[in-house]
Amino acid sequence: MRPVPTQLAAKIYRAADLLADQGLDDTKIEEIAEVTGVPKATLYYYFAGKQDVLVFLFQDFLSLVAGDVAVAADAPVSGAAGLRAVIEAQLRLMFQHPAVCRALIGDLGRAARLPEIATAINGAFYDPLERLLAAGAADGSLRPVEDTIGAAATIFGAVTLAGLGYLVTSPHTDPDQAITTVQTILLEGLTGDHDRVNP
Amino acid sequence: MRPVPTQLAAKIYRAADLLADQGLDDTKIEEIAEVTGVPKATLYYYFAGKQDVLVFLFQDFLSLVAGDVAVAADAPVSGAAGLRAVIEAQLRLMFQHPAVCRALIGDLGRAARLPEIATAINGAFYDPLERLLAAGAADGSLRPVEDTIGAAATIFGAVTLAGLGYLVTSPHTDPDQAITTVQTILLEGLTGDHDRVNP
DNA sequence: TCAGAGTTTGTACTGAAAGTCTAAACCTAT
DNA sequence: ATAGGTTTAGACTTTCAGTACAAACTCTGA
Repeated sequence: MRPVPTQLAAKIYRAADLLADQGLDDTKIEEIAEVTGVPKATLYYYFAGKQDVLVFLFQDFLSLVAGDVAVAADAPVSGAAGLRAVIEAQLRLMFQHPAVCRALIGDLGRAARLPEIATAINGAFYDPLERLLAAGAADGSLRPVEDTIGAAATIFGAVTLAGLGYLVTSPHTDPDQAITTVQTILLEGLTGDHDRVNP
Repeated sequence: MRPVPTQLAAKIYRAADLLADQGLDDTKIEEIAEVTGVPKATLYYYFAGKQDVLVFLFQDFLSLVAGDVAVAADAPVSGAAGLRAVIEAQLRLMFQHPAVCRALIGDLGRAARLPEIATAINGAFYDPLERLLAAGAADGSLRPVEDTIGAAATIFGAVTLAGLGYLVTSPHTDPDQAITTVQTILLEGLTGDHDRVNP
């Protein structure tokens, strides 16, 4: 993949909805050329192939996520507060970039098979989560978990598929409501404070 | 798709590992014919195409899940206990059928785009989860949630991607440990009882 | 202004693989 | 035994990803 000029990048984003709706394999490279306005020959000048177009979109989005998540995770607050902030950051970005995000999750299997993307997902999500779990256990704000990897996967799955659910079934949901739902379940649990409500 | 005879079904399962490792698009129908021992012409006699083979595997697995989950969800216990049982049932089935399950999640995007599969996932997971959340709120064992759909997606995502994580990164994990991790996070939350541990 | 390097694009081509078609062989039950 | 479904080989068509290449265009530095 050659370095992608800004103007071209902007055009490539026009393919995100198409890719999200159809998936990569059901999308012809000619269709991508058509909706983006970038001729096929030009696409092949910059990208190694159809899949490389998707990789570009993913990397772009994941670098955003990595940035926001890192800020949230490394703020000088308790582990629990950091975890809340990470959940919020990820969900807000999902609501801001619904198409790329749907495409990413739609081809999650393929993404996981691409080393560049797998690494980017680890860096953007898993590593910060594991750090936060350790920090929270140390400062007493989070329950200590032995199985950090399993816990990180659980959190990632909860946030990601919840976000996806909102994006595909009710894209106009208030992000704040989504954030509250996921934060409450993951932090306080589903059995949490029912006594207060139902004494 | 014609009704698939038992003996043929058994052979088709031999393709699950291949499909899980490579994804559907990187798997040639000739490869499927080779590993299953079923000639290409026969595959096309029973299935409408490559994708239909995957649909068959998914439907078969999801009907197992639907069965076990329904039993767990409809047992005469509290909503919270039912929720624990559903989480356990899903994770146990995932550990029992790792290949189909990896294939399913690897092509989750495609699966979600196939109406038959989307319906099957709703029936197997979402509907029972929503019933349980309502039951738990009624019997006081679960926190009442307004956003049931969001909550169900959160639970589904947590269980599914946690399970996937175990299957791909450490397939020999003790299922009991995986179950405990996910149940604890979802039911008691990550801030749960740290006071007991860290008074 | 020119030369050269890099970029952009149209068009034609190649090759791989999905899926179709057909006819022959083969069960299996009445 | 024969009719109706099943199984299979193999040849064929079609669709697309990806390649090749040449012409045109843009920009930069001398």
